[in-house]
Amino acid sequence: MLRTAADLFRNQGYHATGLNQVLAEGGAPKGSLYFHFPGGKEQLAVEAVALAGENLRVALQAVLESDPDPVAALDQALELLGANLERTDYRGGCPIATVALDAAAESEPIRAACDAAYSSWQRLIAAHVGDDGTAMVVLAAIEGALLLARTRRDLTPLTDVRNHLGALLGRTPR
Amino acid sequence: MLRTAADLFRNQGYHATGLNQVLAEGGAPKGSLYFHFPGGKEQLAVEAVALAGENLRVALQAVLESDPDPVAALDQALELLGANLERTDYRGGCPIATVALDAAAESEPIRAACDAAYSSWQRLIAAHVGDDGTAMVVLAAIEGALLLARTRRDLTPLTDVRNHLGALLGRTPR
DNA sequence: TCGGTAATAGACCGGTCTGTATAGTAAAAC
DNA sequence: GTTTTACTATACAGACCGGTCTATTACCGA
Repeated sequence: MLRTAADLFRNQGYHATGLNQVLAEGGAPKGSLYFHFPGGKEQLAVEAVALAGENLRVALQAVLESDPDPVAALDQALELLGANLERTDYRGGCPIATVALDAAAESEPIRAACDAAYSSWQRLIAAHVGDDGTAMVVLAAIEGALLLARTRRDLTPLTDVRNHLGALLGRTPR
Repeated sequence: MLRTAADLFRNQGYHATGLNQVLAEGGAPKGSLYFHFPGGKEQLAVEAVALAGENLRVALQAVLESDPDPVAALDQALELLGANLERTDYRGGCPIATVALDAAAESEPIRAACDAAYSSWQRLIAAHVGDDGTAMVVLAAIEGALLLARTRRDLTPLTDVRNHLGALLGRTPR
């Protein structure tokens, strides 16, 4: 159920996703939801965000450790994100951003969960590029590229960021 | 009415904003809305996005033209965006992103409106940095920084991007 | 003064939302 | 074998959703 909720939140956002839809898609009745998540929709979102954030963190870590060169590793991560976006008809972007933008303002627990996910990604990137500020910029560029690619329905924002990773990480360009 | 709708969409997103709320805050009855916007909520969102996009484009253009050095000009733009974010209790980020993420998937007209706004910004930036790809990366970094800053409720993502503008635009760093 | 139009005002509709209450079931505990 | 616990299943409640309808007011040229 958490997995289907995370998927739906990612694709449609918090308010656009009804509990009935989560239940129908997950094949569970309503009573079960409120037994396992007495906090209701808010708790469901918090845990779904945490789950999605951890999943992506693990995947990102695997990619980053697969290549000692952070530029090459991040390039590969962006390629994977792009492939996923394409595969889901440009719906599966960042699993956190959608919820962050339309629920974080009204629910402090949800905001904190999104913040925690982003921070864990940033720390991970920082560990490989060596600098917190640079890691933040890289993360911002990735998040922005996902947003733009999703809106444009094409991958050029992601490839553009890939092409500029070197400059971003302080390599002498070209 | 368009202005209040744009504000609410920006702060809360598409689905979280009820028409009743728009009407109450704008002081108009429901009949008027459907007289001026027979397309209903969707049309309202399209026009609100277009309005907000054009407003920001004009503001951005003014800033970019105020300084011949694109790095300095973009730095100033980011400072303004940050000030605005702070002033609105970290609610007033990108006026397009919120709607783009939770309505673009289900409404093609809304998606197209968001796309148009982003494209107009990108073209504007490209005219000052001289390269489409670089402009896209700058825009992505700004959008991502706004998203992260809003979620974290602090301005470091924006300042981090400001500090890396030089590297992003191909200047030899430091 | 008189139509006629532009726009407002708000009641109202079916549907859906989140959340609750209650009934039922399956398996473990004793 | 009965009781307790853990969980499922469904019906239902109240609020609110976007959208439609009719009535009414403001305005304007003739």
